[in-house]
Amino acid sequence: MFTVRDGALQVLLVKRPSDDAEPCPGRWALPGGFVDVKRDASLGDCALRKLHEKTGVVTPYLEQLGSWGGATRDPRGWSTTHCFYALVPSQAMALHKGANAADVDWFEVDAAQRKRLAFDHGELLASAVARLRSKVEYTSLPAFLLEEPFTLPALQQTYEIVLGRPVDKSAFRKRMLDGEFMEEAGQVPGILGRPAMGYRLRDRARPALFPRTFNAPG
Amino acid sequence: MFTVRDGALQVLLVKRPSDDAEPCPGRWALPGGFVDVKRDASLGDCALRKLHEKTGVVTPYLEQLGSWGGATRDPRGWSTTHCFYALVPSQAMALHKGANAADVDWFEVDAAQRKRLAFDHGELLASAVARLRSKVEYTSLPAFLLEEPFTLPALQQTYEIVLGRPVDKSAFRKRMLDGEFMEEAGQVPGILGRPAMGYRLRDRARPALFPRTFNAPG
DNA sequence: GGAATAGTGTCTATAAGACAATATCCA
DNA sequence: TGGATATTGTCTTATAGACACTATTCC
Repeated sequence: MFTVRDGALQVLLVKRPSDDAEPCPGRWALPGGFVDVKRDASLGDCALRKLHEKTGVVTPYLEQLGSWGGATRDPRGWSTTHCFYALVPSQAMALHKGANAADVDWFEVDAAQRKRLAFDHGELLASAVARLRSKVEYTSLPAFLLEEPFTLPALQQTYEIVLGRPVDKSAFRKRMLDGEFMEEAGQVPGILGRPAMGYRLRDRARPALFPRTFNAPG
Repeated sequence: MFTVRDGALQVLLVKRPSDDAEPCPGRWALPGGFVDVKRDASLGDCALRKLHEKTGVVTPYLEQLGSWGGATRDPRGWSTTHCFYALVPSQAMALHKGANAADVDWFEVDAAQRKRLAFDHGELLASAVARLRSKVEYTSLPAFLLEEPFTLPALQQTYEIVLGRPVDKSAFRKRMLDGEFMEEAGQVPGILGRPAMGYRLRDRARPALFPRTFNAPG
């Protein structure tokens, strides 16, 4: 689960129980768990349920990343995992923090990648970050990291944070507005300066695809 | 497993045993099977092993498509499947056909999608075709459908078959050569007319990514 | 009016598409 | 030489990037 907070891309980690009977005690891990064949109609449902249990957030943007299987990834034996990633606005999370705040926390992705995570979660996280950064180049994914209505300057800033480089304002606006995946949602007064137009996504389920990547001049 | 034969994109299907004790008897299905925790170090290894058992082909291009899970996809109960797709040159297959030819065959993807496949394989196939067609717009994937060395006209024809539309020759060549993902491999005499330069992929493991899709003028 | 931010316009470089022209093989 | 195909070149056009300019708010 990713968000953008304090000008950085952050990922949610949970601490494994320190019980020595459990694998990887005390390590930070990606939130997850086992399928409940009684309650989960699909793998995506299971992921949504797990996220809801850990964070209280419902129906964020969710995308399947891939699956990993092997004999060595869990000390208990051959196992498979189905990895999803979710994008949430940071405001949504602020409401729900509290219950078990001690063992759930946000980390900047660079810092998280330097930790030794439980199981093969370091590899899963690296893969998720790579997928996200790659898709940001040609999709509207960062819009899922913002509360609606959002402004174009806020969206641009989100792109710049995830991409790690500045983006030209004029070209950015043309690209976003030409895509026609947002609709106007009234003016949003800023804290300073001219108020900006607010926008909302037409389709909250899947991102728009652009015909080119950013910064491919011509 | 996809290939291009007779001017069409084709998919390999296997016939389920007609034994009524088995699920979906007599139906056509995507090749697959169960993980062997003794022999398969990973999910990809398992997929390669299964393909080799069914077709004799080794190490084609393989990419994970996604995973599906649920209570209803297999009559035997809650199950998950890990779906991969492979691209192979049709010549490679011709060598290996024979053993159990009756229950393994190629079908044009459009015809295959009109069949009622076993389990949820219709959905898996549709998803794989969509992924492939989408990635062909901005990657060098079709090169994995050709035997090396291949010529640019042959590659262009492969693109056109998968995309289902013609592509401009000049723009196509510029795009392929600028990508620098191929290297020259000597002249290949054609059956008629001027011989063409042969090329081979620099990296047989992953496709090159283009900064734009086809036919996005400008 | 001035500071700050939002939004627009103009120019240019680049690359894709269209299509004509040339090159090289074989019979 | 002629037919067939491969390869290159030229022209046009669309658009992204650079960057300057205008607009709107609050003090």
